[in-house]
Amino acid sequence: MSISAKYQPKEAEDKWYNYWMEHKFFRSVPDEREPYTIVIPPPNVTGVLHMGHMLNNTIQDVLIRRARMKGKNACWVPGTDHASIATEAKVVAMLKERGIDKKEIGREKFMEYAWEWRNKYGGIILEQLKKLGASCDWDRTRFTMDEDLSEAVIDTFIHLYKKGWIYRGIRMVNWDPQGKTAVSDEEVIRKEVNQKLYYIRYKVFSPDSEAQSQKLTQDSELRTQDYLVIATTRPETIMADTAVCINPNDERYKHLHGKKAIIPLVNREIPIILDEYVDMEFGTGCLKVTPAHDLNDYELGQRHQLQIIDILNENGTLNEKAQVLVGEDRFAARKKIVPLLEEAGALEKIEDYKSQIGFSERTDAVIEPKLSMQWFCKMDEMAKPALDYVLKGDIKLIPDKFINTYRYWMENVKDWCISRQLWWGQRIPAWYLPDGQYVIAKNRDDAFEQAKSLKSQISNLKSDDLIQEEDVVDTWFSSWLWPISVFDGFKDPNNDDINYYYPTNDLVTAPEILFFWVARMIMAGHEFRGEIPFRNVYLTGIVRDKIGRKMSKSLGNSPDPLDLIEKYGADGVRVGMLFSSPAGNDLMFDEKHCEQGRNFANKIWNAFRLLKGWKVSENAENKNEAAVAWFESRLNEALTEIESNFGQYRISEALIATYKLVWDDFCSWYLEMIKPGFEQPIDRETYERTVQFFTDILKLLHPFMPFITEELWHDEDIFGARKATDCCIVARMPEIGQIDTRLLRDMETITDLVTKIRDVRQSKQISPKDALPLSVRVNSGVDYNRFSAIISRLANIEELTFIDEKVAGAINFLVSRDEFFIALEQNIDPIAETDRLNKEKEYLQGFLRAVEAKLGNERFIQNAKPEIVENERKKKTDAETKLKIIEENLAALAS
RNA sequence: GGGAGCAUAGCUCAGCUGGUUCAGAGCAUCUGCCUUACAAGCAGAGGGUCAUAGGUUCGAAUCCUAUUGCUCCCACCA
Repeated sequence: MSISAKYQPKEAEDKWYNYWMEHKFFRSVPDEREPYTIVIPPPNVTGVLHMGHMLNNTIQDVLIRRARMKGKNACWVPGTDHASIATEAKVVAMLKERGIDKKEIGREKFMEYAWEWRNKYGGIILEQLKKLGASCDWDRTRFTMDEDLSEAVIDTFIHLYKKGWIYRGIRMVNWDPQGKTAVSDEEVIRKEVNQKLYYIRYKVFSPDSEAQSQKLTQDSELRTQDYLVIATTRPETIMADTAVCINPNDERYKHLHGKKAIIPLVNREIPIILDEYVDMEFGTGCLKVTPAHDLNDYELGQRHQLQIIDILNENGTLNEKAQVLVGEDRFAARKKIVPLLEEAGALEKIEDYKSQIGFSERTDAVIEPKLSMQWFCKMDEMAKPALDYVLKGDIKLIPDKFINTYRYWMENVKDWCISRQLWWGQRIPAWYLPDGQYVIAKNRDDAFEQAKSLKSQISNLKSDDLIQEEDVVDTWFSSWLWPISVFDGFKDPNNDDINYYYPTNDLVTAPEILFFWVARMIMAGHEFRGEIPFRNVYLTGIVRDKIGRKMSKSLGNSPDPLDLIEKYGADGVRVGMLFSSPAGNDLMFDEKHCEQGRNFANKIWNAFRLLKGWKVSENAENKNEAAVAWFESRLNEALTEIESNFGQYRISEALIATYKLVWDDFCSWYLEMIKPGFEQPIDRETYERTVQFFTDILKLLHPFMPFITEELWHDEDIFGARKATDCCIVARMPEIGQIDTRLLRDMETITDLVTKIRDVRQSKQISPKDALPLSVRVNSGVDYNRFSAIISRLANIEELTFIDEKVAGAINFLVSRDEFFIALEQNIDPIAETDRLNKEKEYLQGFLRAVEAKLGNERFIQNAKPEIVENERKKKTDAETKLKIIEENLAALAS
């Protein structure tokens, strides 16, 4: 019965994933083994799997599977993040489609819909991860809005409030007019945008002369000193101006000192103030000051006690304070105000201009600086220990180039705006009394108790009089607790899980959330458990397309990961993702890599088919001792290399080393060496050793390619019947054994020789089927007898003879320092041969000159390490021997 | 504006403490093969002034300086 010549991933994937689940191989409970823990960076509950997740989770799964196979108690905790803004936006949109308005139905009803939505669509991404082979402990799946995780959020809020690290205040915040909420500085993405710079005239008058001002405003013919020109990118905000500011040192505007200006369209008088903040070089040197809609202007306003006029609604439309264009969106207003200004003769010119604009990370809306009452968390005290952990190396960032960025951020940390004007999330535990005082409490009863003890003016305060804060906390205020909260470390700080699994080992995430999330987890770890949350942070790169663009939905350049899995198999895609993704470097994704991964799976499959087809004979002679001994050493050498790569988190290099071991050394060389002839049996010893090698290879491959390895692991012809729980996923990684370096080196000479003979065949057009005679004059210490069977097999040599004299007229070449001769019936071309030898001679002479120059240099002899000098001497004798041989050959040709 | 990183074969990248195997891998290209595990394969070959210019050193792809060109992060110039 024949089996398919190609590996069919689909059935194997479903079969073995279910099998692993049934036998609870992903399940982890504390025991006496050493734990190895990863908590997943919880993807948005609204999310679908994209290439970034693929990379990130493949790496985590490789680490987890390898740890499991190293005998550790591997625990990978999965889950999702409630993602306030993104989810609320989706639910609002869904309701809108059904004709339901969020405000009308109210908070409670809205939350019902939102939960309904999340129960229905949330967590699709976790199902997708299973297709990839992710070996998460699904029994531990958590959601950042689970009851106990939410409780942890409230408790930590209260804790920090009691410490005085949480406060409430009116500040200029980043307002997202689409999400209608404040967002933190970190959630604002700056992008360069083509804009216009509008130059607008403001009439000027002296406040002491009321009459003159009257006259001016009525005068149609304006002279330049009668007005000033400001430059702005936001003409729609002029109605909110409360001053014009000039630099006191600006000679051009000395005449404006002490005067007032009049805003066009609304004709409101504003003072002209002096402040060195104004850059004389930029624009006109006159700055319109709009304290309500610009952070700098706000600060300037504070300094000069300016009035604040807020002309924008929460959704970014103009309110009645604007007086003109009321109800228009800020961008529409910007366009529409232009003709109005023109009409009023106030528009001088418009120029193209490029500048940085802030966009909301979650909704991509243009951020509006807005004054509002928000809750803040003080960061400076928490930042210090969090910085120290990284600087001292208690927590390692991989690659470590991120330490600088981390340090910079931690040293310049600003207070964290933690309130969000949303409903989907943990509601801030602040309770307001009718007089505006508030208390922070876990529930209404506690709040009421506290409220009663306040020196409140309110008599007969009833519990129902308390009104809870409408805002929820920032999503990151729950995810910063993730490594602790998934193990119930808040409710029950001494439970077995948290004591066993915490601190976790590795965190695998993207550099862009180093501050959002990683830094804050470190702070939370220190603050709430006095300990780091993880030891290593592996930072992945961004997945880009072939031409270097970031993969994104809007560009449509991102393949659907599930399609890729369908096409190349999960193992193939995993290998494809890891082929070129060193830590911290962006990954230029090319589907070709997945194809290569698929081909690799197929190669393994076919090596297995070869083994499976062999008949073992007890009588067959074992001619493969050298090959077996060599591969054993080679395997151990590769194991060492792979071990070291993993130790340094060079995961793609570990994969490449494994790939080469399997494809080149095992398949191309080893199997070809020992492969019996057609219909010939193989001896038992070679067979058994080979099966052992194959077993070790399956283990080595398993973290990268879990499905195919598990599939082959269970083949009864090769491995016999296995117990239900005897699976590759829980097999022990092979231990590193002895390496015979001499043998490895000799075999390299042998493979060189074989390649050389094959090259001769190719260039002389000799069929591989024709056996050739080979003679050797040995000058090195290589024991060719030991390898003669291998040489014969791989290069199709009929006989290897050892000689002391040259063979005249034969093709000859050097491998190492040994001379080989192939006597052919066809004669060699003496001219071409002389030519070839002369070229080689020239090269060797040059080489020898360089080596001799080095050895003749006393400072080299003195300064270089002895083994380097020794090596140079060896190079010299080698080259001399070769030269001598070549000269002999040339002489022979000439005669 | 400040900081970090990168520049090696046509493409994607290794090259770790300066010195064997130092100029390497995969893909792509070319040549020959459907050879009883595999054409998703086998065998072989070609391909590079290590961005540029200096410097340190007995010795530099590797260390230093400058230049050029990209990339990323941070920053409130309207």
